Amino acid sequence: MPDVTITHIARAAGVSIKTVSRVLNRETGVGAETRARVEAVIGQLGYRPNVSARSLAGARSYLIGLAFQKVATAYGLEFQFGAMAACRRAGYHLVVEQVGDEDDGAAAPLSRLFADIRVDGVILAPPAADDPAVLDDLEAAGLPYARVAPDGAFGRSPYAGMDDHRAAFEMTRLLWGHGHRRIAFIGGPDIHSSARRRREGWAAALAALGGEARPEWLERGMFLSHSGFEAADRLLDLAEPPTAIFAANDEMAFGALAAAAKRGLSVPRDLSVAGFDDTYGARSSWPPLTTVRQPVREMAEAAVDLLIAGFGAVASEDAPRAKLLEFALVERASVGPPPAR
Amino acid sequence: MPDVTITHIARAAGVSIKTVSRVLNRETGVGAETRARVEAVIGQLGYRPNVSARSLAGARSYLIGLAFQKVATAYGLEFQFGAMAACRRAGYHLVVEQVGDEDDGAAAPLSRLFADIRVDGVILAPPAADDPAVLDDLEAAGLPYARVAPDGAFGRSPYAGMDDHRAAFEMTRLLWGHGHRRIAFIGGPDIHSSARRRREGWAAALAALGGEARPEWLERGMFLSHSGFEAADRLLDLAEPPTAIFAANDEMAFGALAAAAKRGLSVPRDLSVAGFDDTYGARSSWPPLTTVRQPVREMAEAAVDLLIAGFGAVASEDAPRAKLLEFALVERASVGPPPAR
DNA sequence: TTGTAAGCGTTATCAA
DNA sequence: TTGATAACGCTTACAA
Repeated sequence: MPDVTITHIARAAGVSIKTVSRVLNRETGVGAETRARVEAVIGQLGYRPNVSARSLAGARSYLIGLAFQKVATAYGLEFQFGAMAACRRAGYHLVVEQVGDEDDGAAAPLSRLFADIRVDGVILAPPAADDPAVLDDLEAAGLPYARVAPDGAFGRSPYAGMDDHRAAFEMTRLLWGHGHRRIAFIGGPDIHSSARRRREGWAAALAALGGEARPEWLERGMFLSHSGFEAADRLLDLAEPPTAIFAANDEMAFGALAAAAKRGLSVPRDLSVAGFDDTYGARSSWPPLTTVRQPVREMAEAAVDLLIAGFGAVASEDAPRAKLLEFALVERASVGPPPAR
Repeated sequence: MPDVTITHIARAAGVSIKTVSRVLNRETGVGAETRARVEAVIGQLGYRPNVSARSLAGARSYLIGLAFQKVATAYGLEFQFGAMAACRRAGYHLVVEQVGDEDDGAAAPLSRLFADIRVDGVILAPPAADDPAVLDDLEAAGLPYARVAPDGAFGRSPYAGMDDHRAAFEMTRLLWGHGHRRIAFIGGPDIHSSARRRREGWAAALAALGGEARPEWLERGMFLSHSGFEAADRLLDLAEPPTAIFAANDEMAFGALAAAAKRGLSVPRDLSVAGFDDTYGARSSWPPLTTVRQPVREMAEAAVDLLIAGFGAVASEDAPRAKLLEFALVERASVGPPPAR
């Protein structure tokens, strides 16, 4: 058990270490029988190649970097689980670093953060995925990267995403279909491009359906529930308040739910509320939240897959560059018809 | 910029690579002047030692493993941020793996998951921190580990924790101080030892204060909000329902809040609700949640610090073994006096 | 199809 | 207090 090396395998299989290496790396030019024999011995001895040695000798470290902003939401972990699964499948490991926290030394460029462990590539989540400075830094360092839900510059890297615009469009249409004509939107911070696209989807749907998107029905939140609470509060203070509130993420929708509860409003009887993300809490809020299921985990998996696929490709066009995952409208109890009046 | 190595530093400083290595590793026996010169060159050239080479040649990989169950809560990320910060300070990197998900290859023993990257040690969060099989495996593999909030076996490893029992005791006393005499508790899963200690703290406080802990006032949830919802529902159906509900974590408290809202009960006028953890949502639920602030991030940091400190120690008693962090009672609006009757 | 030999950038051993 | 030089376990030429 203690440290089986490539030499042991070679000896046990009666071949040279180079042949073992070839088998390990799925290189061509190994006899089928030899390959089988080597693989058997590997399995038997439970051999796992030493990543440090591989990384030192070769061009790959089998390490992928994931950088986080210092915001602890369930979304972030969900994202990470997807990335971990994809890494494991491909024999990679995931190294995480925190980025963008000035008072913690984490403000260093990503390329430096990951320099001493020589990761093979980096996965970027929003909002870092849309930060040109981050992309420039990575490219200058020659570090491949893949992005999740980027805003633009789609040609710059492989990416996985979903159609936020269409999802928000569909959710707005669902609200409209229930009979709502005063549909407010609580947007997110501008740096989150997906937040922007969701807002545009809402506006586009209203335009398409012949509804109004009055300026006072558009609020901007911070993707945290208290900002949803405050935004909903302002909305409900309006002379002509909305009958439905569509928040750009679930957390803000929870805030809206709380704002309604504070006023003694019953959801969905007096007010309908819809979210976006389908986080864990969406099942168990009261009432359970109608929302858009975002395939966070799958997007992260796809991004890692694309990144790794790109390693093999000769810096050209033969690797797939993008993958769009399907969202789903999840109808629970927080949306109903508007109050009769 | 591209790949400054120890050789470059040695040449530039006019010393041998071994001397540079000594400076790097803070070994003794280097002239003060020589050391200063080498350090200057290192700073100037922005040199960072190659982790793979270090790991291959030496006994350390400067990698620390963190294993996660597949439950995406904000708690997990908060934990990770603490671990990342401590790692960075000490020049380590954090490698994350998922553990315990059968259908994903993640059921392999931890020592195997981390075998090929040869992490120097592992950080364990509950409930893995209390799983004897996990500890046995790590010890058999000779992998040092530190735990956060372990249940027992305190001598087996360094650990960081808090006094869950006392925290629950204090919260119960706070409820009692508001005048509540029927205080229910929604516990967590038994495998979470902290959940058990919180329940015991509740029971102990009631005993100390001369109150009752009726069996029907003790519910068991799953640390997820829907189980808090259901438990509260049962509690409120009782012939003699509690006037205060204390949940073993915030998520379940949110569920209790929702259950109250469903029945048209106003919190805290008709019912008081307290949580445990002080997660993000606690600030922004309606009403904002009175809860126990658990120093999750600090505990993770302390665990990493203890783990790393242990590396130097000669497998003996000279390294600190435990650190207890302070909790705080956070009073917000979800607790008030019981309804007059 | 297979093998030999030379690194990769560190740390460890031993000598100066 | 310093410095040659040999590992560490693998991959990458280059041969056979």
